[in-house]
Amino acid sequence: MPTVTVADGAPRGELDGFASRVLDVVDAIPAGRVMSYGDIAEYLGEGGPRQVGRVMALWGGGVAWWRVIHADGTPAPGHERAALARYRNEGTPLRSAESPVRVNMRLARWPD
DNA sequence: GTGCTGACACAGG
DNA sequence: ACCTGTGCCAGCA
Repeated sequence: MPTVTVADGAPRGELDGFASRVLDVVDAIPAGRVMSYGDIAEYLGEGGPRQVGRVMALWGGGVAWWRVIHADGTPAPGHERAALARYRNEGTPLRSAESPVRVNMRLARWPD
């Protein structure tokens, strides 16, 4: 069988290697710190910000999704409220607690 | 194969 | 702060 193609679909309940690695990294982010989608892709040395975003959209529910945000510090679309609650809870440095909620990337970005 | 879409990033306006 | 266009990488009709 030429060209593998990961047996069409593939999603089922299992995550492919990339997704698994993305979730691993997210799991390693300490409380009160964050990483941007692009940071994770770069840290992994594979895929891109959009791929990381897709992984989070599909399987991010099982990890600390609120620690993965946009490069400008704004949290994932549709989850700003929940994210803000988490930030207050774990002391994540904020630049703005009002909408648009923004994490202070200079202080919260991880690793560093 | 072709084209649209998306939890992105970045530069402009 | 918001919107637009361009670049980027995959998934899906």
